[in-house]
Amino acid sequence: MLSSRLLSQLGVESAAAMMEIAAIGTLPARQILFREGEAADTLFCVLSGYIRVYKLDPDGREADVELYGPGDLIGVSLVFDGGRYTATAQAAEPSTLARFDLKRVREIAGRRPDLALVLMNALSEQLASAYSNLANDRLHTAPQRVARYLLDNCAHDGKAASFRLPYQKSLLAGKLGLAPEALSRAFSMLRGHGVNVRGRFVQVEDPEALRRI
Amino acid sequence: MLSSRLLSQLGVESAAAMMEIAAIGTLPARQILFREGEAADTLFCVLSGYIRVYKLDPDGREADVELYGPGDLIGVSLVFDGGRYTATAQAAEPSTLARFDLKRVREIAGRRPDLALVLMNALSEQLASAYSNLANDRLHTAPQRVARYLLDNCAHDGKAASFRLPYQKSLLAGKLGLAPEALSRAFSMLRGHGVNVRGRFVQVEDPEALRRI
DNA sequence: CGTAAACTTGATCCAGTTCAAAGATGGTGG
DNA sequence: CCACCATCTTTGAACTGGATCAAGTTTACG
Repeated sequence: MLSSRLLSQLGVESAAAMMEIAAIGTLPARQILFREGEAADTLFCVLSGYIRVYKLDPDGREADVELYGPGDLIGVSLVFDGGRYTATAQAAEPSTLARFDLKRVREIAGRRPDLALVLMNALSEQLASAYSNLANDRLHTAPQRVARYLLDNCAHDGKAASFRLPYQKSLLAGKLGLAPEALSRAFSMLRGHGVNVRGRFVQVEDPEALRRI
Repeated sequence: MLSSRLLSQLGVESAAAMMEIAAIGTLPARQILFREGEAADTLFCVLSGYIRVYKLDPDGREADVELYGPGDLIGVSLVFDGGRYTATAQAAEPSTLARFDLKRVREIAGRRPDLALVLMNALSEQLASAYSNLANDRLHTAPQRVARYLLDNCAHDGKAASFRLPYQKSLLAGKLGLAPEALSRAFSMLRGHGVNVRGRFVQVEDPEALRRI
């Protein structure tokens, strides 16, 4: 089963209990999962694709707050803190995900500490990620943020590396808190530091040099 | 006892267990509690004063990530996600706080769901707060962020209100992701919209007008 | 009261947004 | 398999919000 990150950390019984209440479904690109302010009744687990979670300002501009990919849980903070969704979620591309009724999850987690633990871990990671995004925004320039993203995503010994971006550049821009144009310019400035980009394919010639930017 | 927010939500037994392992202490202003990267062994609860949690960039600039006040728990995400502190914490003014050994907290939380629940709630709130800060930074100008802060802190019917800032302006600036100069300029621009500031004392003449900024 | 720290104000500078338009990509049906 | 079209991306130019640096000014507190 695909929601491995969730289920693999659970004992068989808890995993079974969760499987029992899971509803698997697919979403076309741009489909909205929920909107900020709506009553929260579902916990999601991304199986494939990417879900963008963002906030709106009064005149409709959007700011991405987190980008969830395969294995990620969306809405964990609502399991116990109930109430309403605090942001809007939208499929960034065709995606599949598992839905769990929040009330039932609450009930199972109350009985089974291993589930509560998995949820706490997910929440902790999300908090750490939010904090680094915040600090990143405030401390680093666009090329620095992009460099850091590239380093995190070839996470290596220091040898040259290459990989495919897992999603569109405009999505990456949003995740990094940039307008697409700014991301584009950042890439072209990094070209002078051993970064080659063709479509979604990225080559990093010298990770050490990137780290020094 | 002062750590009310923590203890009041616990059953007597859990509260007693936590009291038993608590160590109360005071900190002078500017004292460091822990640094990013250090092994995490303590959970903190602020009893009085304010603790600034921030990240550093390579050349020493700081970005505040959260400001914790009376009743707040610091380090909850480490209870289960163990490991190391992911940011640095410093007393922003003379403060008192309770320290709890993380291993022991882990052990108690494993036994007592009510403690686990309190921790999850704290974590959820912190995540929601981090997300709004992130979106706020990305969507709003300095005067807008300040206006929002003022509204949140007189949270009222729409009548004129006044209150005392709970800490120095430079701290507030950091919390809002601004340089102190930018906060100062924001205040003086808000003067034209019914906001009067003298020292730490703030008057908001027309909350409705602020909301429209 | 006097001194150190906090705050304000002014001037300059720069990163990143916005708007506009050209250029690349990739998925689709013929 | 190729051509086509919508969508995404890049590039350019102008603008702007906020950072930074440098003085002054006020505040708090011993």
